[in-house]
Amino acid sequence: MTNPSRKTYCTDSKWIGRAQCNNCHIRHIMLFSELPETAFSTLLNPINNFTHPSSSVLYEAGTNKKFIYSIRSGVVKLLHVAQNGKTRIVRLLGKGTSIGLELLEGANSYHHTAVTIGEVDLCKIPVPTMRLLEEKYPVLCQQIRQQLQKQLDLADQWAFSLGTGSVKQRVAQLILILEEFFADESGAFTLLQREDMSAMIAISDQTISREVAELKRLNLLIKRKTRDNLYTCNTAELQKRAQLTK
Amino acid sequence: MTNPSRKTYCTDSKWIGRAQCNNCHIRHIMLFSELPETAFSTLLNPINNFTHPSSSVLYEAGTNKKFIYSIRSGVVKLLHVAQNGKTRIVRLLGKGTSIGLELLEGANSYHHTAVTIGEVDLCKIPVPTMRLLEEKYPVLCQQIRQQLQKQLDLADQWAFSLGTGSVKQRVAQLILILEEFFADESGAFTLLQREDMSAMIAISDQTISREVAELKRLNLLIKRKTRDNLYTCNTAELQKRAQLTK
DNA sequence: CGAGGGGTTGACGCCGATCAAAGCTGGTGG
DNA sequence: CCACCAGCTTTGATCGGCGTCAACCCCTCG
Repeated sequence: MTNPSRKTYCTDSKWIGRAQCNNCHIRHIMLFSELPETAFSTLLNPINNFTHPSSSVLYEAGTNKKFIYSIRSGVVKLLHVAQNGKTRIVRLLGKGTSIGLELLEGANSYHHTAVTIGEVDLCKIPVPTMRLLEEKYPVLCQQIRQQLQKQLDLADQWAFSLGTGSVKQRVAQLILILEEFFADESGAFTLLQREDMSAMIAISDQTISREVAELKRLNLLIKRKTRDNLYTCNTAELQKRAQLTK
Repeated sequence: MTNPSRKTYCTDSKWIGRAQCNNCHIRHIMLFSELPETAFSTLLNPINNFTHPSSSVLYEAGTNKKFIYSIRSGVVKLLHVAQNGKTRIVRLLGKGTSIGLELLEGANSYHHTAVTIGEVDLCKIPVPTMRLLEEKYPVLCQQIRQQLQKQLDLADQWAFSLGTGSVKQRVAQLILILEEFFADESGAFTLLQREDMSAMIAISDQTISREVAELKRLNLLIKRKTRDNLYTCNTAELQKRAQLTK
């Protein structure tokens, strides 16, 4: 039985302001990319823009708030929480993805718990606003569809790559995924907490620790000279390691 | 290395006829449920209706056919096939679900391999036809969205319930899922081949065999008197078994 | 009757979970 | 400025679950 209240989640978000969707400089990758600039002038319910510090809970599974979130920067983890307290990270989502979309499909509560990893900048869109926009601009439906298709693809990929094979293979896959999500321009990224990593591939955190140590020893994970916890990895070798038959 | 050509898939489908969507007696649960009856009178590319025997390959991952399929009855398994030949069953899909939707989202090939389990009755819809209908009837987009959301929910549920915990738990979950998908009016269903079951939860087929034997011994899986391979299960007890902390 | 494919069962060995203890780091208060 | 503490990480030792190999059974089909 894992202790459910081990972490204290910090939830104080900072209000940046009312979102200016028509001037949003990253709109081309966002949910509203196909909407005309005039679409946002007459909204009754405002779309607001927030930054959240690390480990903020955006929403919890089963609760009944009425907001969709669109991620402008940072990474959010989606958690499945079972009755017995065990939790698993279902997927990671980054810039340009929308979460909470299940509310649009008749679900009356969120399907997962969403928690930030690192600072996250996002827009909070009331469901009624979505419905209004949808009605006026049918093209929005296509955007939502794309979001869902992408998440479905991601879910399938994870289920396979993190759910199959030995610990060696799965941890290799995990590192590759982290690189993809978190690498900066120079290709460096920080590892997640062991607990988060083990929640992604369903193995114990001690085993993760051992395997990560092994990867360092093999020089497949290389610590940066500078003292922050930045790593680079040998992508090609990790891919091989992830796909050994044995 | 599993032998890739161990099974000979039978692919001879039987053409039932040109689909009569406006008269389809199960249209209310199908992709086209919200379209007017007149929608289908002017289609250039026909929608055809087929039945496929068990183990027919509808399409293979990476190939480039241009059809969406809508399942009228029966069950289809979606396979992920890795480079090293290992395959896993990503999900099962039944009556009323549409597959191959990724083609609508700019994908130029299927993401999975689709194979029938038992006889399957389905409609084969050309992608251009979908595009035409979509253009005329924006409500169709909502239907597609619902399909995707449902499949996403399913994917998440499977990833969790079949990817977490001991063999005891996972096999229990598996049986519950099989019951859900295959049970007839009386609640009886046939087990899949051991190989398919192991492809769903990534354990060896011998272990599956042992665990199934154990469940029979415990009377959680009960063989029907009649000689076909029909089983019923003790749903409540299986659910308990699936969620033990240990 | 023999061959072949699936299913079952047994024996064995290793991988990874678990328990336990000790190192590390950052934050807090004296 | 240092002592202390809490949470995270690492590492060791042990044990059991599950993969693997192998033999055998059963059923179907030629």
